[in-house]
Amino acid sequence: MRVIPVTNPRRRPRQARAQATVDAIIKATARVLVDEGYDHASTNRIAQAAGVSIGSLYQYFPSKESLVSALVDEHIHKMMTALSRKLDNLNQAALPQATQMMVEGLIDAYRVDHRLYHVLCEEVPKIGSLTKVYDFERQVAELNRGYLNMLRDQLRPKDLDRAIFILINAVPGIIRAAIDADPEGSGDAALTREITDLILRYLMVEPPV
Amino acid sequence: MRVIPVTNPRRRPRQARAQATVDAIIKATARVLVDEGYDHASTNRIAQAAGVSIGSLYQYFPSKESLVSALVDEHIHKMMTALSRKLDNLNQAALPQATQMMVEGLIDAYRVDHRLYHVLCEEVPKIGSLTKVYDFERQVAELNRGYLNMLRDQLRPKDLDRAIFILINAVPGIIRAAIDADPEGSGDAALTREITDLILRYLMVEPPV
Amino acid sequence: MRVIPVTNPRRRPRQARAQATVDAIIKATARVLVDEGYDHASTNRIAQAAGVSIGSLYQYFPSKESLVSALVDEHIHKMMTALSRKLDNLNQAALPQATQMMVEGLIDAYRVDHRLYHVLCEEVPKIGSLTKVYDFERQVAELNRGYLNMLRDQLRPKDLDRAIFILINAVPGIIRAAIDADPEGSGDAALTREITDLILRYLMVEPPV
Amino acid sequence: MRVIPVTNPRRRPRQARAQATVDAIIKATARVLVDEGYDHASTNRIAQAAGVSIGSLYQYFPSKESLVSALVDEHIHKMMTALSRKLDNLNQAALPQATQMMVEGLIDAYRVDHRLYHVLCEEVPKIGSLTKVYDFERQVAELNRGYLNMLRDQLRPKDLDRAIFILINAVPGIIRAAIDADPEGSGDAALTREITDLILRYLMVEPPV
DNA sequence: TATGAATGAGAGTTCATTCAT
DNA sequence: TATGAATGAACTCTCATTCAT
Repeated sequence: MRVIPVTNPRRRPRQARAQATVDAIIKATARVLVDEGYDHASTNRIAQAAGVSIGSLYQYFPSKESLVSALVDEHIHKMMTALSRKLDNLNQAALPQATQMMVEGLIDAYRVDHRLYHVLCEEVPKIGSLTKVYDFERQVAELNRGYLNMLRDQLRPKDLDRAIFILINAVPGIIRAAIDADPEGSGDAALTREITDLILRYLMVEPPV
Repeated sequence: MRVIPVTNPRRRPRQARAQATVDAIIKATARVLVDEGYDHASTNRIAQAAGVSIGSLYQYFPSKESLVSALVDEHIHKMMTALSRKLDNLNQAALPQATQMMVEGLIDAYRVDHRLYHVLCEEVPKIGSLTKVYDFERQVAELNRGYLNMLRDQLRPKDLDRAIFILINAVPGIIRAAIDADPEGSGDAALTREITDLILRYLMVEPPV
Repeated sequence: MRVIPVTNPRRRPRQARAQATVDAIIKATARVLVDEGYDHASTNRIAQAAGVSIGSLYQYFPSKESLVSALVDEHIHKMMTALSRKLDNLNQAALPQATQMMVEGLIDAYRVDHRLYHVLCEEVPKIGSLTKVYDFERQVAELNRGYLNMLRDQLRPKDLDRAIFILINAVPGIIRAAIDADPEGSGDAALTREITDLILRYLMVEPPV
Repeated sequence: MRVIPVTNPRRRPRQARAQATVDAIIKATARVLVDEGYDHASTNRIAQAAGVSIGSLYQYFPSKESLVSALVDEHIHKMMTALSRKLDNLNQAALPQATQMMVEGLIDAYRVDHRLYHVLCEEVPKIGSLTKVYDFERQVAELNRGYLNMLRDQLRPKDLDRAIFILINAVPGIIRAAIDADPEGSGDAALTREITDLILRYLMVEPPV
């Protein structure tokens, strides 16, 4: 599974102290975003929350956009990691099992710091480099294309790309709404079953009961 | 079909001229939002585009939020109207036909000034009263609940609320992505078929071929 | 004599109050520049000195450069006015008299708020539109070209353009240094004589004693 | 010919390596000034261009002003050197020859890295120690005073100081403008002739034809 | 009622300089 | 001695909002 680069900082920190600063800044960005919302997340506020001077922030991030962009990168990276953990032996699994693994993985992924993800999706204007909040879905689509292509003869839909398009745009909305409605995740098992059902009934001629 | 109130303006315009001013301001807001993006849509810029003084703008809208909020109301109203046009005799239709009508209606709805809707969803921070950009989906859910409740015995899913939750959060993502990818709508027939398939296979024990 | 436009403000003030604000801002700019130097002349400091909010400043001047640029325009305009006052009947005068009139006019011109002009020349970086601090000399060159062209046959130098180039670049340095050395102007008569001598001996085959 | 001291660095470099560092920094300052302009010439940028850490820069120059000041010193020193090369046997030369030597020497001097000199004159605010950009002219004035004093009886102007004042403030403006207009120097011979003419006609009762 | 001049808090960002390593 | 991470005051500029006319 491909994994995306973490940041494009203005200057690559050479000392451990510098790396700690960069980390502190990104963590503070996440914290401020979640606790106070995007409109209160001024660069000065973030620097303060990071316990760092505003100058240091701009030493590592040439603009506010680049800072949030780095945070997005990091978050997507974490989401991919969470997803991956559920995808061991994906290629060896049959469609029903593979689908369930994928759904569980996606739920795990969207649960990673979901309050941050919510702010990233709902409050941060998707402009410029920040459009890449949706890169996770793009990567997941590729992942699925690879797997489903192997099984294409078993699939009911003849147009694989269209099927993937349908599913990749259907599932995230469900999961994100479910997480918002049930932050603790007590209903995740049922949720998994339901989404798996939706997918298999769409993909297979004779879905399992 | 219930339809939400349009705005909560500071003064309820009594004269036609005042109503014209309000309209001009809201239209200008939409125009500026689409043409220049939310971050360039200052209230002064909007007033200018509306051919109205900034003072007049604030006479009718006590804050920028209330202005955008009114625009959202109006847009959702238009979406509901577009949807309704496809729902004649909904209650008399069987599930497959009703589903297709609903999907066609939804596509029409999301196609209403979709560039504006895109900005509203992607750039405007969903804070305060602006969270209601999603009211359209809520209203559609209610609409479906009413219809599906009549047919509950024919439906495969035993938990109707859950089924509605799944679908109402699955379908908009598909349609919006499809519109972004195909603004002219040449693929709408196929899109309708595919989404209808997805829904019916999920809802029915024996979906039509 | 041509006279240059005064400013290129962002928005043309329609009310007397607005014009008063613009005037106050430009005057304050001059004041701060002279009293505190260019490096202390922040836009906030200038707004404060003008008794105006920083927002008002930017309502009329889209950038700091445009503000200083407007001040430069105004100053050059005043210099041209001062010069013009000494140039009545220039075209009817013989070369010696005309030269003396011109030198006197130039001294008057460079004496107009010469402390401001000093700051404009010595402290303000001549970048972008601010290179036009030297427009005064350009305009004076044109003025002289017109007059000297009439007399070209009487002149010793055969290349008129070159002669003007020499003089227009020689005289301002002398006058500006003289004003710096003698701000009160007690030596202006002698200065006039000396510069006139320099010019006439350069221009004429047989200069007057 | 007197020549002014080069810098007043915080520590007098004892080792060759240190001197090399100082040189690298000053050269980098010149380079950045010319290539990117004074307003982009931050100390960090200069240190980077010099291949030296910002800490090292401040080890040798206690402030940005002292750094630019050192550069000015060096530049004026080079100008004086260039001038001197044309002044061999100055004291043995008659006025016309001496004048021509001087003019040629001045043109050479102002041609020394004239793009740097331009930036130094036009963009660097002449504040504090940086007013000494004009020290070159002061030194040249002294030089001329010495020579002309020997010939004072032959000179037309009775007030020698005044004559020197006139010329020393007239000539640099001409030469600098000429260099800006003709960076390659193809017209330098004519320029020399013209300025020499201007000077001799001013200084002598019967200038040579 | 309509205008638009005026406000000013606060935004993002820079850069000369310091100091721990 | 050399490094470069860190500092933070100060900068230019924006924009939602107010209010005198």
